[in-house]
Amino acid sequence: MDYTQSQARAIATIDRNLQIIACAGSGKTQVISRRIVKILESKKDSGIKPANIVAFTFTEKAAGELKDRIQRLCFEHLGTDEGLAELYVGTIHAYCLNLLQQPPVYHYLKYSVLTEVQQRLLIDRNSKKSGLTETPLLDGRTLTRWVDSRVYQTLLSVLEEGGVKARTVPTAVREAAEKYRGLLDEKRYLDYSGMLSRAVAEVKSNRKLREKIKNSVRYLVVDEYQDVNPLQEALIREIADLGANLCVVGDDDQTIYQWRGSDVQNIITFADRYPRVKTERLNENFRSSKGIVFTARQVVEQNPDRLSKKMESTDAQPFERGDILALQFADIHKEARWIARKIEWLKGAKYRDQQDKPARGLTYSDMAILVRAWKDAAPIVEALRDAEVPYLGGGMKSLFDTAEVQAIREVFYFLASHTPSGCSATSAVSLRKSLGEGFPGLRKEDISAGLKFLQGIRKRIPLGNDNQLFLQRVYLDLLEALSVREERVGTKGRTGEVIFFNLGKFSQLISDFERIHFHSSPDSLYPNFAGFLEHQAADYYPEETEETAHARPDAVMVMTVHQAKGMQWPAVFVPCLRANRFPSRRQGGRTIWNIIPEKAVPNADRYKGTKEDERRLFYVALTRAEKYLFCSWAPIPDNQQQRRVSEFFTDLTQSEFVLGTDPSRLPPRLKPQARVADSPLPITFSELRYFFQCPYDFKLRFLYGFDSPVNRALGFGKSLHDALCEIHAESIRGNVPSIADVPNLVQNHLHLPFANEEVRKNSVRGAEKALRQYLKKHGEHLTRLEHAEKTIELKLAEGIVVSGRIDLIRRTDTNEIAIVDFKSGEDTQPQEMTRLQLQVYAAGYQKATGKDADLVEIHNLEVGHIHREQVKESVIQSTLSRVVDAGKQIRDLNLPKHAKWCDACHSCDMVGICRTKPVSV
DNA sequence: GGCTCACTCTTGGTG
DNA sequence: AGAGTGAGCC
Repeated sequence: MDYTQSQARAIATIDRNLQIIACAGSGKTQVISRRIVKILESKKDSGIKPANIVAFTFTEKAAGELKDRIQRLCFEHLGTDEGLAELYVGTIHAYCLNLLQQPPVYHYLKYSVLTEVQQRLLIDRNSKKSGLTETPLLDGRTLTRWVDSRVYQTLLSVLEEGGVKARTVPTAVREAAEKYRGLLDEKRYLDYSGMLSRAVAEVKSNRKLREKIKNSVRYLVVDEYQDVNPLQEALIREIADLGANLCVVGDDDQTIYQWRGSDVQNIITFADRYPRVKTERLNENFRSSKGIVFTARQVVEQNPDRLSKKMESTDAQPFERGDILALQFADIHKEARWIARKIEWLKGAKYRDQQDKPARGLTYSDMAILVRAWKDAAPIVEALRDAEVPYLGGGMKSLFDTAEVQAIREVFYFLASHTPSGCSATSAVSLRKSLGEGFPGLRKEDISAGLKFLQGIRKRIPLGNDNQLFLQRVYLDLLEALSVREERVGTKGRTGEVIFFNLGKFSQLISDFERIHFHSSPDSLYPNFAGFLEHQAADYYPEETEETAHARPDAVMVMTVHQAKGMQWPAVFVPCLRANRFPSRRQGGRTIWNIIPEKAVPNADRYKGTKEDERRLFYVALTRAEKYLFCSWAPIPDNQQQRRVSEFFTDLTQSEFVLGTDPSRLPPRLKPQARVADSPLPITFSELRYFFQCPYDFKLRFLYGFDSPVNRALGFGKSLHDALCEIHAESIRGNVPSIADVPNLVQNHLHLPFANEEVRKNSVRGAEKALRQYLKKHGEHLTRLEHAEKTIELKLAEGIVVSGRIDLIRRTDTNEIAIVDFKSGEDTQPQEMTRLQLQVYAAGYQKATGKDADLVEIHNLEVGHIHREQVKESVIQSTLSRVVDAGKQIRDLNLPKHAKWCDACHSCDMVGICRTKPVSV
């Protein structure tokens, strides 16, 4: 591969701090990947290993791509990728969580991550303890439960991540936020801000952790640096101050997440804030035609306060007149229909991905429609559907608009005897009707069986606690009673697959609610849940953006400009360029500025969204296009705000490359053929485990989102595991724990969020016994440990990447290497599965260290039993080919049910929505 | 040119 | 909720 001079200089700069200003399409991923491999190459003799390099990306997806690129280059230049699993490539959040949940920090092992939905549920459930209703507005009123919880969430994250000076915030607001943080600690939760802020606090104050980072992190690379917020910058600063060489990569013109706290000042002032900074500008665009480059540049150059630079074209695509259009239509439907027609026109158009490569015909997946707001997608999606153009995304259907979810919602109204305002009470009769509409295909008898089941449950609710009354239990049992099966329900327009997808989403919703409200008794839990369903849920779970996580069908992408960050297509549509839409108008309502003064937040403007911010966003949209760029607009006459043209549209017409009417000359045709994009498929071992037990169970859980009912003892196995992690890690550091330490270990690690007093007591006893027994039997082994919690990553054929973590690697008395996995009574996993897992780990160990393992061991902690066997190369090979086959099946969504009732069905939580129990069992 | 009043209402990653 | 916008009026 040839590099430009500035690319080559950036790659070669490894002994100074480096700032790379990378224009759109300038090949920055290639450059930072190559630079990382260069570091490994040239610093090998001074002992630099992959584990000494850390790279932060903005998303997990970007991390996957970067990792893949680094690995390819590693093979190319070093001939091996040994140890590469220890080169951290990932988000700042995941890195922080790792810091908090790995030795020498043990405190956060028992914490779990709170999503935004769960955070909001927690705040509302504990409206006083979370500080919500004690937060004063600047005008003297206070925030209200339910109504203001979202603003409160925003406030909390701005206070934590926005670089806010504490003394400029009203005292009562500060105290409220502290109460919230106290609540999180009490419940052992980390929210997304907490992950970062706790990690920064630990790095600042924990001597052992500082030592660890100082010794391990020698090079830090930060991608998308323009979107880093003040708290993230604080972490970067700490790591750099501990001696890491720093390389930041970004483009100030592509800052689009300022409303979430990104501070573009970080990149603008980087060279002034860090010592010995070399700045390299990557100006050449290797993605787009000169028409696109020139047009986009002309747009963004209207912004003041940019870093000086000039994006230049390399004529990556030929420009032909008519490639770039700016069109006006009479109404939105004409606009949408034109787009659908143009897509068919583009299909099969002759195209070269690179000018020295053979041509192919464009297909649907080469095109994207980028909108400013989801609302705009609806009429376009409608036109695509009418024209039978396959599309992905833009799924505008709200979960609660579907008949199946409405029926389930009524079920819970019925159970709680809840009458939603403006409706009549839910009766058995009306329920029968809704269930019939929600689940077409069910017989009358099925629905009667379901109703009978529900009436039984309704009678038990006032009687109090009962494991059969857990919401998720009742939900799954109801579906079983109704004999709901994917292949039994649905009509032509609404397939069983779609219905199950929505039911799976609802299962997740139940999980979210139930985990936060777990300790309510049924007679308050059910009414609360009904109230939540009536008032909040639709708002908390807005619309379904179909995530077909594993599949890659040939379809046009419909998405927002924000989501399109980092992607590119041969053809891009940017419709709906109306005034007040793009640039978008600021929203009113109660905001954080009613709670804290603007001067409390540095660069407070960034949260508000300015015209410059919108222009950057527009620039991002334009630069996604390689060759074809079709911008358009149409007035919406009955919307006073949106009947005029966007000024951005007018700006476009200034470019000489833009035509105002569609010449519609037909380009030469070729057979449509998808671009060979071999994106890696990452799978974790725990996902794989579900797949091997039953592919359909995997589908229900990971494709549809069904969740198991909670178990009171949940967390016991994890707690034991955490305690062992400390025992092993400390042993490696030379502090082998003794039996006298057991009560403390249990005290520190045992966390059972759903236990009652009885379960808790038994668990303490069980955990102490297991640990004592372990230390007694294996205490002398603890001086011969190699690694605890070693991450492995196996790149297999077909781009399948399996990752997992080895509990323990130890050296035996006979000086063999043993890979150890610990099980507790909670694990119902068959031994066969564990052996499979260990063979994968043995292969991973070999990959990571270049050394072979001799033995694999399974320790059952509660029983004290050990299963040991020798590692055999032939067995590993056949295991790995089974894993590759599994990966292929997952990629093709080939996830069938077992042919008949079998061992896996016995222990399966989902069997009730899969098949009927045979009478003989 | 300035004032009033009716109308409208975004973006989403992170384990 | 309440801020920003734009039509209509003087």
